[in-house]
Amino acid sequence: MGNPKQKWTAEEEEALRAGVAKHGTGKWKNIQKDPEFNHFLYSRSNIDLKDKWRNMSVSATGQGPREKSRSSKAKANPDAPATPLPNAQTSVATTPVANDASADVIMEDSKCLLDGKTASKYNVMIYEALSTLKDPNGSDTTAIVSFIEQRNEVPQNFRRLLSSRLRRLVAQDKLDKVTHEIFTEDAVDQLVKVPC
Amino acid sequence: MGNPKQKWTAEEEEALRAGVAKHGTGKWKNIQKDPEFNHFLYSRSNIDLKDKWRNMSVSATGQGPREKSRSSKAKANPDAPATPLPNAQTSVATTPVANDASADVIMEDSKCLLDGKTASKYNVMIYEALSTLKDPNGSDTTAIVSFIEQRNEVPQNFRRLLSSRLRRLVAQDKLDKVTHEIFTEDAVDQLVKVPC
DNA sequence: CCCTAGGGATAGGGTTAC
DNA sequence: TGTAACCCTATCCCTAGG
Repeated sequence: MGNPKQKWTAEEEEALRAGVAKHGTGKWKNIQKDPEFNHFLYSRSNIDLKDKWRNMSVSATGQGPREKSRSSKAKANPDAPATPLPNAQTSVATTPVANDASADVIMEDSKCLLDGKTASKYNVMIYEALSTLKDPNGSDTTAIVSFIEQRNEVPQNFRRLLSSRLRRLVAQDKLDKVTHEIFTEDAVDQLVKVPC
Repeated sequence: MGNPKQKWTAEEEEALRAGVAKHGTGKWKNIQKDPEFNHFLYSRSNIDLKDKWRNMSVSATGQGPREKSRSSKAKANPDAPATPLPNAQTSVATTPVANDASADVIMEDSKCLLDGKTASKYNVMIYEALSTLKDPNGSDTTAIVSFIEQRNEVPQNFRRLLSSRLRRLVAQDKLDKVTHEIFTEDAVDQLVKVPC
């Protein structure tokens, strides 16, 4: 316990959900080793996965709205993990209140249109799209949008958001931009590290 | 609430200090159960002990001007407990262990438990351990701790610190994590470069 | 030896009482 | 307002059993 206590990131949680959806609960080591998820979970042990899943299940099934009278500190968004059991995996609209702008968009600075959690989810979707499409010449924005829209609930202006996100990832060398509007995986394993 | 709020007595505080000196910080349950101190602490839970120690530490460090004693002198505190902060005048039955350099393992921020210099020292120790042990299947945390403790003065609870450090190095691809708690050298030459 | 399930302990953020 | 005391729970640890 001399550990700084490594908090789980949204990407890790998402990977865990996807891993459970694929392998089932109790297959912690398999999930951890699966190359599809190891990119996100390499710093977690199988036991960590088990513990986290237990925790997620508890908070998901447990109490409803946790009203706190203290309101000076507007927390980000206390939405539940939304997937106690093999439910949806990478879904944007996990909570019915997700489109409430005040909850989703935290601070509106010039660099960040999305909050970290949402941005991470989009990163995961992009990663899944590129690694599934495996287009040898790279995938263009339209193809990526189509792929993601077929598998996830996304907001109306998703193409704009995605486009922005892609640009940012390219700028951070997390993606390769083959040419205008064409992208390929590069250091996709680092995708999830992008904060915003 | 439903609680009268039990103020801590001087005896209890003293017992807590002695308990920490004997068992080390983080061993709250052990301290609480220890017959040597349970006489004073029977009405406190391990969590109470932890919370009280935190309060004592806060008020102890909060005094005086901001001091950052970055004097890491890898030598000092012989064997057992290296009591961090809470200073008192009367020590029950403890060796006059200095409350010095080992204190720089105090939390800096949420991400880093050690300052860069100390972290680097630990990296070197880890490197020495792995390259000496040369375990073909990797060395586990316990083996690494044992090796290092035989050759270096380390703070109490070193296992926790080491565990954290190993995890960080793995996350940074500076070490290979063969499996849970088993590590091998990888890019060990870069080990010492890891800042924190 | 590795794995998983479960109990239990700790760390740290929050909250309440004073 | 500040802070000691207490609560909540995510994370981590330990052990038994397969």
